[in-house]
Amino acid sequence: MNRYSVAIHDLPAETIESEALTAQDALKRLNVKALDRIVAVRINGESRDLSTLLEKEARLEPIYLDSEEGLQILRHSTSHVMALAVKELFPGVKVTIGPAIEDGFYYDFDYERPFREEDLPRIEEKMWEIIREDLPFIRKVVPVKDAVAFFEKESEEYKLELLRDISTEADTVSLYTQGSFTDLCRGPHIPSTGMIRAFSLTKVAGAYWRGDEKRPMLSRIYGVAFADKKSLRAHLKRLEEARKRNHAKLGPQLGLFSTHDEIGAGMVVWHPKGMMLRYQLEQFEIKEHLRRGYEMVRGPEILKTDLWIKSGHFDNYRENMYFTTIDEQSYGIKPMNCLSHMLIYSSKIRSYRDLPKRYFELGTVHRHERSGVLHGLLRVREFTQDDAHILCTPEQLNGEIKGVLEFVEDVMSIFGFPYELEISTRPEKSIGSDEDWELATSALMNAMQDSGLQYTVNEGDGAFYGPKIDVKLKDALGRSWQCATIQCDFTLPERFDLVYIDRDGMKHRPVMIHRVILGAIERFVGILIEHYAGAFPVWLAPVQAMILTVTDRCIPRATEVMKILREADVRVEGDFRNEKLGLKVREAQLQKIPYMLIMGDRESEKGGVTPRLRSGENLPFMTPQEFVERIEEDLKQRR
RNA sequence: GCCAGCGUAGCUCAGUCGGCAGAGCAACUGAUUUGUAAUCAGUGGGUCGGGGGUUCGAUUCCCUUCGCUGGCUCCA
Repeated sequence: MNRYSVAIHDLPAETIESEALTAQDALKRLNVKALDRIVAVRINGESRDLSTLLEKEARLEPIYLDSEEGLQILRHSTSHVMALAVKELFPGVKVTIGPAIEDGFYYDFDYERPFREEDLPRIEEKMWEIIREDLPFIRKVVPVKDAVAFFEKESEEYKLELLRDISTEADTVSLYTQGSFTDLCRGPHIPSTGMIRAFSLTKVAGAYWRGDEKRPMLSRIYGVAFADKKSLRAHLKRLEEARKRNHAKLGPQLGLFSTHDEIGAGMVVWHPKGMMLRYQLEQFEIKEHLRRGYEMVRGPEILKTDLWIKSGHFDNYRENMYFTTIDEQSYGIKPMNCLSHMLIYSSKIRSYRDLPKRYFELGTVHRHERSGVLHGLLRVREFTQDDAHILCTPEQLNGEIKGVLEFVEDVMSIFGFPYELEISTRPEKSIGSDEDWELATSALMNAMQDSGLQYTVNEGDGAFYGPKIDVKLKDALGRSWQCATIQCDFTLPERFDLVYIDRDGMKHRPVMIHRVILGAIERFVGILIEHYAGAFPVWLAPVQAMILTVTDRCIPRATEVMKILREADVRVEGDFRNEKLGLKVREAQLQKIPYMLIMGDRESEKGGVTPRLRSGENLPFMTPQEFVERIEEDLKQRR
C-alpha cells in the first residue's frame, strides 16, 4: 500500500492510500464534482490523460469538457475517431496528421482517390458506431525505434517521416490506441470514445502534405465538435447567420457591384451605389491623410519593364505581374505604387529639413493572383490601395512607424473593427543586406512595443524588400484578411539612389516606409459589408434617405422636399410610384436605407416628413430643415 | 496553380434514369390612389455558362474551356 498526497487546485493536499493511483481514481476519491464531464487533468500544471498514474505527490486540476482546453482535447480525440472510421471503411488509406482547430478538427489522409462530400455520411455513421462502443484511448510510451518498427509494419510512411523528425529530439514517443487504430500522438485524449456527443463532418478539401505544394496532395476531412448537441446546433446556426452577411451576395443585391464571366475573374464592376460608397471612403481617406501631413500624388499604371528590373520586382514578383509591349518596348502594369513615388522624391535635391516626405496615392494596381485564391471582393486581381510611401531619416523612422500605427488605430475605431497585429520577417526570396533587415525588423518591433501593442510574429512572411507589420480584420465567417500593412524598406532607396543632404552637407540615404491603412478599397468594402450586414451608417450609406409618397397627391410637395434635401447635400431618393406604402417600406428596408421619409397628405400639408428608421422606429414629424440637422449630427458622430 | 463541389429565366430553386424546359418572386401592361416589411389581373422572358464529342435525338452521358464556392498553397 502506498500513500499519495493529492491536492485539488489550491486546496490543502489530502492523503490517499492505494496500491496504485490514477488521476481519475484520485478525483473520484476526493469527491470532485461532475466526473462525467471531466476529459483530462492538469497534473502539476501539465495536461495529461485521466488514466495517468500519479506520483506520490500531485496537484490536480480537472479539465472540463466545456472549457477551452477541454473542447480542444475533445476535438482532437474526435479526429482520431474519424481516422479509425476512415481506416475501417477505406482499407489501404494512409493516415497523416489530425489536429484540433477552432470549433473542430480535421484529419489528412492519403488514399487512392480523394474523398468526396458524399463519403461523409458513411464516415459519420461509422464514427457513431465507434462512439457507441465506448472504446478507451490507451496511451503507451515506447522507444522511437519500436514506434518505427510498428509504423513500418503498418506501412504508414507519413508517420515514419514524422518519427524521423521527432527522433532528433526525443528517445521515446507516445502512441494512442482505440480499437484497431494506433496513432502517433502527444495527447492528452478523452478517456473513451463514448464521451463524444456532438460532432458533424463539414467538408472535404485537398491539402498538401506539410503545407508544401511540391509534396503530395492529401485529402482532408473537416469536422466540428462541441460538448453537447445544443452547442453544435448553436454553432451551425451562427454559421447560417454569418452566411447571410456574405458580401458577395449582399453587394449585388444592394446595387453596389457586380462581376462578370465575360470580363474575367477577379475583376469588379462598380455600380452607382457602390461607387458612392467608395467615394465616401475616399473622401474620408483624403481628409485624414491631409491632416496628418501627407501629400497627394499619382503615377501611371504602366511603367517600363526596365524600371521593374531595377526595383527588383521583375526578379522577385514577376509571376504576379502583367506585361505588355508598346512600340516594341516592354512595359509592366503596376502591382505596387512605390516606383513613381520614388521618382517624385528623386526629382530634386532633398534636405534633411524636407523630411519626412509622405506621398499618398489612391493607386489602382493589378496583380496576377492564382485563380484558386480569388474570393469575392476580398481577393481580386485589380484593386485600389490607399497607399503611401514615407521617406524619412533613420532617426525619424521609429516616430513615423508609431504615427502610422496611431493612424490605423484611429481609423479602425471609427469603423469599430477589432484587429490583430502580426509582424513578418525576412522571406527566402528577398533583396537587401542582413544588417538592413535586422535594423528594419527591430524598428517595427520597437515601434509596436513603444506603443504598447500586442503582436504575433510570422517568420519568413515579409515582402521581398523588407519586413512588415500586418493588420488583420475578420470577415463574417471569422476568416482573417490583411488590411493595413506597414513595411519598412532600406533596399529600394538604395536601388534608386535616393538621398538627402544632412546637416553635415553630405548625402545620406533615407529610409522608406510602404504603408496602407484600409489596404485595398475592394477588400475593405467587402469587410465593411459583412461587418454592417449591408446596413451602412449614415455617413457611408450610398442612399441616406428615401422619400416614400402615400398617394400621387403628395408628389409635388415630395419633389420640393427632395430638392431642399439634395441642396443640403443629403443623399436622398424618392419612391413616387403608385404603390402601397407597405410595399415601399419593405423595399427601402431590403435596401437597408437608413431613413424612410414618409409623405402623405398630413405631411404634405405641413411641408415636412415623418422619418422611419431601419429599426422600425418612427420619429416625430419634422421639417426638411430639422431632418437636415439630424443628418448633419449623424455625420458628425459618424453614425 | 492543386483537391472537391457547383453553374437551368433578373433572383431563389424544381426538373429530365437521353425524347418539344417549369414554379414563385422580379419585369412589362392594365386596374387600383393606397399610412409603415409584399393590392389584384394579364403578358412577355431561357440555344439549361461556352466549345467539342457520343447518339436518330444531349439541358441530361463524355471531353475541354470559362466562372463561382469551400479548402491547400500564395498574398492587400
